[in-house]
Amino acid sequence: MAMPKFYLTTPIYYVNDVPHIGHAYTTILADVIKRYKQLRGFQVMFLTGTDEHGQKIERSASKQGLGPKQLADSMVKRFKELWQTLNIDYDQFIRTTDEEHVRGVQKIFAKVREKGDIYLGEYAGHYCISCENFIPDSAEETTDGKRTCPDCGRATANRVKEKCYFFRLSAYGGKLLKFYEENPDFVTPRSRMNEVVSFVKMGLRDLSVTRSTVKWGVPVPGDPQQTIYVWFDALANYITAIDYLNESERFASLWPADLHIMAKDILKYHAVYWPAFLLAAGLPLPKKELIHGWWLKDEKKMSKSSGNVLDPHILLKHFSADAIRYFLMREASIGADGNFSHEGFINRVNTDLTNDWANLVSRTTGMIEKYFANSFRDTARYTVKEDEIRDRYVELEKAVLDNFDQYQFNRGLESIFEYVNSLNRYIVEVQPWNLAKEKENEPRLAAVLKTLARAILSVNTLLSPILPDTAAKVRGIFNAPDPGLGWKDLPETSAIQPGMQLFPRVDGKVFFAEGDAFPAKEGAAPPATTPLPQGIGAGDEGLIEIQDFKKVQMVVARVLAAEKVEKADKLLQLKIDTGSDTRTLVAGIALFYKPEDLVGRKIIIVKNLKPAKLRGILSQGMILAASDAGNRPYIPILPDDTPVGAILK
RNA sequence: GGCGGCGUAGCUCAGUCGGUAGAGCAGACGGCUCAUAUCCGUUAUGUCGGGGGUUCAAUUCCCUCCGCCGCUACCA
Repeated sequence: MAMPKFYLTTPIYYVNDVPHIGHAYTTILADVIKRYKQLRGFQVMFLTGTDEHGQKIERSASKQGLGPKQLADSMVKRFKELWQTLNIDYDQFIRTTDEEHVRGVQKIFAKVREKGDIYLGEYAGHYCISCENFIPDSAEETTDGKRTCPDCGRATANRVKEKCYFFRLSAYGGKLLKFYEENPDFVTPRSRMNEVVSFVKMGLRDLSVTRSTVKWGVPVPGDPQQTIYVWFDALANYITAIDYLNESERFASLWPADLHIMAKDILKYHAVYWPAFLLAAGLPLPKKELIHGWWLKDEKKMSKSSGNVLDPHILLKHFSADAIRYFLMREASIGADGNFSHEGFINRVNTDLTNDWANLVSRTTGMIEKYFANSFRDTARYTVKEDEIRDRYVELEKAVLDNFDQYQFNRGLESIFEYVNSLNRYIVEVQPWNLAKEKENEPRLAAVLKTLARAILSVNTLLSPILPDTAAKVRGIFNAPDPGLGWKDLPETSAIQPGMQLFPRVDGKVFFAEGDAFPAKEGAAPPATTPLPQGIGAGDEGLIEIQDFKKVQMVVARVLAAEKVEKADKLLQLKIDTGSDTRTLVAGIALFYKPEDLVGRKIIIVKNLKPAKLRGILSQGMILAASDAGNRPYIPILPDDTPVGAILK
């Protein structure tokens, strides 16, 4: 019988960023799943790779005096090196600059266009280079005639009016909803599935899928002025990697993918856009998408700006790949954000891996060495205790496979370590060192040690997807090459090769003394406590420093004009004079204030609030108003002689 | 504002299809010596977020409030 296939993917990583712990987590998760599926008898195809197109890459490359491909090459090298260090056994590494990928993207694009679901349209408005996104023209302008991107707050490029191709996403809402309904487990965990459904239920708008301003990318077939937009390009990797171009036997046997793995921030692209693209191209949809959370650093989101991004290389200076893999799989449950702290990391690894697991192996082999000179004969004086060890292993295996099948590695590992602890308890109960004192107890001693060896080897298999290096070492120690599941047997006479340290203890003091836990502050002493959120100290009831207050620029402004926002009951659009400029803001006060109540009045606004788009209108600032329990606003109106632009402090 | 989730021991979390709760870590005490100062045992603390309701009985069901998180919006 042929082995069933299992095609699994990570996202392709954007080469604008060096590999960090988030990339590592997704990829380790995929690798663990691969190894687990192999254990269950699947023929696995594991795909990862890099996303290399887009204006951002073009720009950061030229900043460094490189071509975009050169930049990508150097980043690819770093990703591949890290994957090797972390023992990632991927089968294929795709790059969006690969020839087969480029041609494959063009093929699916052309196919959908022929079908009529990609059409040529026109876009007029602004463009945010950073987000590579169009900014609606309704956005009010900044001082120099540009717009502020509502997503990132950066100024846009100059106004553009360009042709581009649109994907008829609006036509797929119903089909997607039907698919979700028939496949409620398409997105795991369920809460993410619900988010997707509600997003689609609110209605989908057609999606622009090309850019004429971007040159570094896949050209539209027959229209080389246009470049296929990054997401259409990137998502297609899952099919181009397996020869969608020729729709060969390989493609037929692997597609649809069994599992796409990703972090929660790119859920929408994978669970809405990607299935829609595939439906349009007449291809089957992937079977499942597994969404994981983010790793927070000391409760805070990691970001380049806060300088707390965790570099896996620093951990690798002190810890083995297996230790890192174990921690990530043990500490986070799929779906929830995990919290990374160095204290927690050291603690978990030392406790579980060094004290419990490695020490169990070490004391068992130590006794075999000491009492039997490394080789003992099974003289079979077993008791009910040994039967229990075996029976409980059988139960454990069943439970763990159940957890792992649902990708709940944290749960499975928890049960495994309960069992490991019970083996340590067993040793204390039977006291082998006392048995060793009487020659007549030797058969009994042999039975105990052999049972331990069998239990260790059996558990070792369950751990092997997470700890591949260690698992191989343990098999080597007991001369037991078989990596399969089930209660392991050993030959009647077995020899071991002791003396191997599986997990050296890492001393927290040494680790912190080297400053590696805090790469952002090279050489600085670690803070005694967890850093507090900026500006707010614990126990001082949310008091702020005067510097914090000064961050908020409040000024007196005069209302020049006011009107109701169309199709919005609660919104008024105001044109105001802030003393230094004229700007638009939108306020949710229409139920209580009429436009004519406000025109000419002096009010207080927050001037430096990040602009936001409300009902398509960019609101640059905020009116200060009191608000009662029913959220009724009360706007302070200043005396008529208050100077416009006066600062409140 | 809407939808969803969460709030349980100092920390991380499990659990109860309703009968006043648990595991690991950290702490305290004790035991063993095969083992990487490891292992094993005993052990403290919880108004199970607040309030109300249903019930003989609620931490578990219902309502409401507070706080946090996610998605989203006519919050800004």
